[in-house]
Amino acid sequence: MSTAPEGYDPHAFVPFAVTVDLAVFTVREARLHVLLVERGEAPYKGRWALPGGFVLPRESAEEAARRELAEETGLTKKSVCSFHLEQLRTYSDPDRDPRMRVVSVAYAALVPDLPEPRGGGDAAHAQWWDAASTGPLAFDHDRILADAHDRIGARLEYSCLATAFCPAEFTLGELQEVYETVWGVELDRPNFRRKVLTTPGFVQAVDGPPRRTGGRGKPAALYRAGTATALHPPLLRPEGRPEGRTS
Amino acid sequence: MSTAPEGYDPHAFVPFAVTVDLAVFTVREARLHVLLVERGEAPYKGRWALPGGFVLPRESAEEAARRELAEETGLTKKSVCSFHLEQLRTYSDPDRDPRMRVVSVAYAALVPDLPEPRGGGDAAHAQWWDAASTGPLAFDHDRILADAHDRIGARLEYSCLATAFCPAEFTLGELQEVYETVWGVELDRPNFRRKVLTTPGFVQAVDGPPRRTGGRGKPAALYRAGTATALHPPLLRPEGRPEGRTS
DNA sequence: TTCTTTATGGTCACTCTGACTATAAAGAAG
DNA sequence: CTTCTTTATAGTCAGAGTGACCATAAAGAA
Repeated sequence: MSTAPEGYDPHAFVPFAVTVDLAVFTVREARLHVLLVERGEAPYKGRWALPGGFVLPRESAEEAARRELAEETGLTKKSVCSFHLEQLRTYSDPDRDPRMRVVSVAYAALVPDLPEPRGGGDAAHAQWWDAASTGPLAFDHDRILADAHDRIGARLEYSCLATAFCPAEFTLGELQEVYETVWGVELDRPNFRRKVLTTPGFVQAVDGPPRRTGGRGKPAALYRAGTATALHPPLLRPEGRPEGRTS
Repeated sequence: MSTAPEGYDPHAFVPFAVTVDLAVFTVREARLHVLLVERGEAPYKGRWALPGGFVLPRESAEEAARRELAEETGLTKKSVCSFHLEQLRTYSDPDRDPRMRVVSVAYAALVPDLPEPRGGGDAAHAQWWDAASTGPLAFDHDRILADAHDRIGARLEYSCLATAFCPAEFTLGELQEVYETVWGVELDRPNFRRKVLTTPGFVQAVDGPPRRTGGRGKPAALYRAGTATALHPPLLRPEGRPEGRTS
């Protein structure tokens, strides 16, 4: 803002509605899933859309996003605080909402595999979708979703937040599955292991010799998320290109 | 936005003002400079601030940013089109502007060394400042400026856009100076050279054997910006940490 | 000339990575 | 109770990339 037009008459500007849109991701059954809600009214009635809503008069966009996240997932605000929430970018095309001028701040949230959303309020029809096969969404949400997917893919390269998709204790195999799912590639298991374990603070072994059962083969050691947030040097995706699309 | 509160009464929401703020960077005399404007009115009268202004009813935030950029630099819109403009993030603290609710979309612009700004309109008091020694700025612009600096520092690692700070033709020494200035470190000249030249599409040699004079030593070959946008593998900063601050 | 400065070319050891092999420990199949 | 299959884990090895150097070239300055 800053250099406002002289005078600063509150009527000198056209009022905008400001909203937040959330791309809530989780990894479930080796597929990237995103939380969508079905629209019950025009425009785009019956279409699926990213959850979101208006920013209230006395809250910031991030507060609004976390409030919406709690509402849509049906979890308490406290438990939602631990989820990774990241501002993506703001979408402001004048015609992105046919009703009026709406500027939307998009966020990406990374959550572990949760029970089916028991939405209160708006989220009556909230549901997890395979992020790769969402039909055409309402508004410009296809674009937002694609941008969000790109962003978290890039974030996995340089940060440790793949653990945000995992439960409190996880195996390295589960962590690797996060990478493979988000990137859509297969990684070499010993190499992935070496990279994670030699990065200080990425994960920390759970003290005792507890091991996870359930699957077929040898039980795996359990780890917790470490304290590091950045990954140096990065864990680059195979195959040349940096992102899917260069925005 | 999507799931609007039922009914969608245009009065159901509090109107927000939406603005853009620009952190316009250039490298001048081996220092990172940022374009600031002096505020002529309350609040923060007499303080320096990032240039910016309201998003108009029929333009997107990016269009508003590029319009402001042209106004503040005094250049034509056409020439401003070649500048790298990148959305940073949106600042939405309810109290960031004491007058009213203002949500601001921040952009970073990277421009080559320009003549002193001949601002038209708002930019009557526009001036380049050493980005490291700006006094306290108006509003939350200190934070925005710091975020912007962090971001472009990180961008130099993974992208080729350091050339955005250079004129059309430049020497590798000048390109290296961009990195050293933004990062605040010294780089080894032969190693930097090797990295740039072995990255396909980063720079392309100017055909003939033209060389730049002016300085002391051996004349340097001239290059143009290449077509590549991403840098693979990245050119990581020396000294552990990825960014100055982990936002 | 000689010195200083900058550009450029090259070496070498070290790190990191990708590809790969081998072993261990579980359940499943016979 | 073997044997097979599956997954976890340990280790090897060559090549790419990088940081730290040293050497030479070409200009102006002394």
